[in-house]
Amino acid sequence: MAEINVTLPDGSTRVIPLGATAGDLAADIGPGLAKAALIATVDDAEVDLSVPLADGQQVSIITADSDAGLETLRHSTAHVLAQAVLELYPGATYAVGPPIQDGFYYDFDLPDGATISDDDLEAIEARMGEIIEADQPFERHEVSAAEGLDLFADHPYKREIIETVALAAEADGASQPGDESASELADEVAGDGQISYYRNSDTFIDLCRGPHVPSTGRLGHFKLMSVAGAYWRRDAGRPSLQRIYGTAWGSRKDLAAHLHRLAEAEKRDHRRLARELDLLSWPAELGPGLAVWHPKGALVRRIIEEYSQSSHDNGGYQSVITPHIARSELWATSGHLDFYEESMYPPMELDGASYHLKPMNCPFHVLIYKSSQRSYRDLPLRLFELGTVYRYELSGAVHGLMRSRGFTQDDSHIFVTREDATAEISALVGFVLTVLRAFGFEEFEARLATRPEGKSVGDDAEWDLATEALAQAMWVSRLEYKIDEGGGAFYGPKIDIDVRDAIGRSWQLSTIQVDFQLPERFDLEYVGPDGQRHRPVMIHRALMGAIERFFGVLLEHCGGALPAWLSPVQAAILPVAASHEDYATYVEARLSESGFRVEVHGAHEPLGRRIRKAKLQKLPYVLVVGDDDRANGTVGVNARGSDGDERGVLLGDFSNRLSDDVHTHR
RNA sequence: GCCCGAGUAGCUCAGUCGGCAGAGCAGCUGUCUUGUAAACAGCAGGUCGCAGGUUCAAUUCCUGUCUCGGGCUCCA
Repeated sequence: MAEINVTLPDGSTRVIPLGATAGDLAADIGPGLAKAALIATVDDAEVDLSVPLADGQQVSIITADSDAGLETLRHSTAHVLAQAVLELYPGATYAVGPPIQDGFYYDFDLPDGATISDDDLEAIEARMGEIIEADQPFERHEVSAAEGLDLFADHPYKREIIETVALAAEADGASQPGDESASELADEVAGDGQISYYRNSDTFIDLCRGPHVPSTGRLGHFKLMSVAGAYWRRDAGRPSLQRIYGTAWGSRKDLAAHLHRLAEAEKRDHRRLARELDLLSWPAELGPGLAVWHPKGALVRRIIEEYSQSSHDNGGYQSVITPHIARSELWATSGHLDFYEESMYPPMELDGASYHLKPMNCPFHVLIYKSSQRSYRDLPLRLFELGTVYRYELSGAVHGLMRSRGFTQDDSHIFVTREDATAEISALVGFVLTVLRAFGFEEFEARLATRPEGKSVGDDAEWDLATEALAQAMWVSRLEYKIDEGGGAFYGPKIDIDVRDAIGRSWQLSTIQVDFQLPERFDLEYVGPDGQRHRPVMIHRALMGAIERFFGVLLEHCGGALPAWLSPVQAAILPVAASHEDYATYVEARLSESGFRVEVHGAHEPLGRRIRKAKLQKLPYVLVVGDDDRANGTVGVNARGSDGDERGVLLGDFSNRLSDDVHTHR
C-alpha cells in the first residue's frame, strides 16, 4: 500500500497511508489528540479533518487549546444555533454568523416581524443541545455560484452574499477597496467562483467557507447570552435583524471561568460602584448621560485633576482657560461643521449671530497662538486645559461615565516646527505612559490610525509625513502598535493608546494626533531663524482622554478599592466603646493634621457592624482604638486586603505607613 | 437615531390571570456600650417612570412618551 510523508509542527515526519485524512493522522498520533482534534492546518491553510493529505505537506492538528481551534468551535456552534432557530421558527431566514471574541453571534430575520426575547433563549439552547447530542457530521460541499443561488433560493441574505462575492470575484478577484462589507462577506465563502456550503443534516445546510469541527458532538460548552438588533451589512438604511449572541469554549471549566469573569466584571461596573460608594449618580431628571458628582466622587475627581495639572506644570505646559461656546464661523473655519456637525449640538441664534457649543478645544487654543506673533524661540508652545466639551452622542450610545454628552478632556495642543515634531511626539509618548502608570495601569497597546478616505482634508503627502512621524515616535519609544486603517481624525492621523485593566479588558484612553490642517486653515505662522514666516505643526493630545471616562475606567480597574492617594476616606477610626471616643477624636486630629482624610465612626453600633460597613466602603484602613491603645498611644490596624488585624501599632508608625502609601500611589 | 428588553420604597427585588401594594438592606427613634465583616425592638418610607385610552374599577390591559440596560451605528 502506498504511503506518504507529512511533517508535524515539531519538525518530525510521519509516514501515513496514501489517502489518509488529517483526522486519520490525529488518530495515528494518539487517541487523546483524535478526540480533541477540531481542524487541521495544512501548509498554513485551515482545513477540515476530513481532507486527505498529500506527500510532503506540513500538517498541524488544531484543538480548542489554540485561538484557531476556539474560533472554529465557536463558528460551528453558531451554525448549530442557526439550525435550531430555523427549526423552531418556521419561515425564519439567516444572514451571517461569525465567531467573535469569547463567542459568536448569528443574525436572523424572522417571518412577520416576529422577535426573539431573552426568555426564548432557553428553548433555543435546548434544541441546540439535541443537535449536539445527535452528533451530526459537518459535510463540506462545493458548487458553482449559480447552483448556490439555487440551493439558497428561499434565503435572500445568503443569495446576496453569494452575489456580492461572485461579483467581487469577477472584478479581478478582489473586493472593491473601501467596500468593507464585501470583504467581510468574503469570509463567508470561498471567492473563486465556487461557493462552499456545509450540510449537517437532511434539513440544514449553511453557506460557509469553513472549516468546521468534524461533527456537532465536538461542541457543547456554550451558552446563549443575549438578543440584540443589528443592521444587515452594518447599514442603518437596511433591515434590522435579530442577533443572538453566545459564548462557547472547549471545556466546561473554560465556560465556567468565562461566566465567572463576566460576573466579576458586573461587580466592577462603575455605575454600580458609584452608587454603592456614594460617588455620583445619574438623576433621570437631568437627561441621558448626565451625572452629578457627590462630595466623595468630586473629591476623588479633584485629586485626579490636581495630579494632571501638576504633571503638566512640570512637563513644560502652560495652562489656559477657554469658553464653552463660540460663533459658528469659528467652527466653519476649523472644519468641524464640515466633518463633525452631526456630533455637535445644534446652533443657538443670539443677537443675530449663531453660536455652537464646543465639541473640541482646539480652535480656542489656536486663537491663543494667533494672539501674538510667534518666533521659533517660542516653540514648542504647549497649551494645556482641562477643557469641557459637548458632543451630541446618539441616545443609544450613552453609557454611564464611559460615554456622555458633556465631558472634560485633559487636552493639550502643542505648536511645533516640522523639524521638531517627531522628537516632540516621542517625548509625548513617554509623558503619557508616565501619567497612566501613576494610576496603576501597567499594560499598554497602541494603534496608529491612518487617513479616513472621504472624511478628511489635506493632501496625501502631508498625511504620509504625519503618519510617518507618529510611527517613528513609537519606534523610538519602543511602543508596539497595530495599524488602524482609516481610523484617523478628519485633520490628521493619530496614535491611540489603550490600557489593559486588572481583569484583562482594554480601554482606549490616550490619543496623540498630528495636524497640518488647522495651522493651514487658521493661517498660523512663526518667524524662523532665517527671518522667514513658516507654518507650525499642531499636535492634539489627551492622556486620560475624558476625566469622567478615566474615572470610570479607574474605578472598574480597582473594583472600587481606590488606592490610598485617591481614596476619599483613607482611614475610618472606630472607638471600641463610647468611652474611647475622646481618644478616637485625638487620633483623628493627629491624622488630619498630617493631611490625611479620616473619619470617626462613633460607638452607637456594635464594633463588628461598623467594621463591616467600613469594609464595604472599601477603605484602605480601618483603625480600632480601645483601652490598650489609649494607654499606649497606639491603634489597631485593619488594612484592606489583609486577612487579620495588627494590634498595638504606634500612631506615628501608622501615619508613616499611610504617608508612604500616598507617596507611592499604592 | 435604529433593534430587543426593563422601569414597583434610597438600594436589591417579590407581587398583582384588573379589586385598598410586600420583603431584606439602608434611614429614623429607643434600648444595648461593644476589641476586628451584620445586637434587639419599634417607626417611617411608594398616586407601582410619566401622560392619555379601555373599564364600575388600571400598578396590572392598550397607545404614546421619558429614563435605564444589552446590541447596531458612532466614538473620548
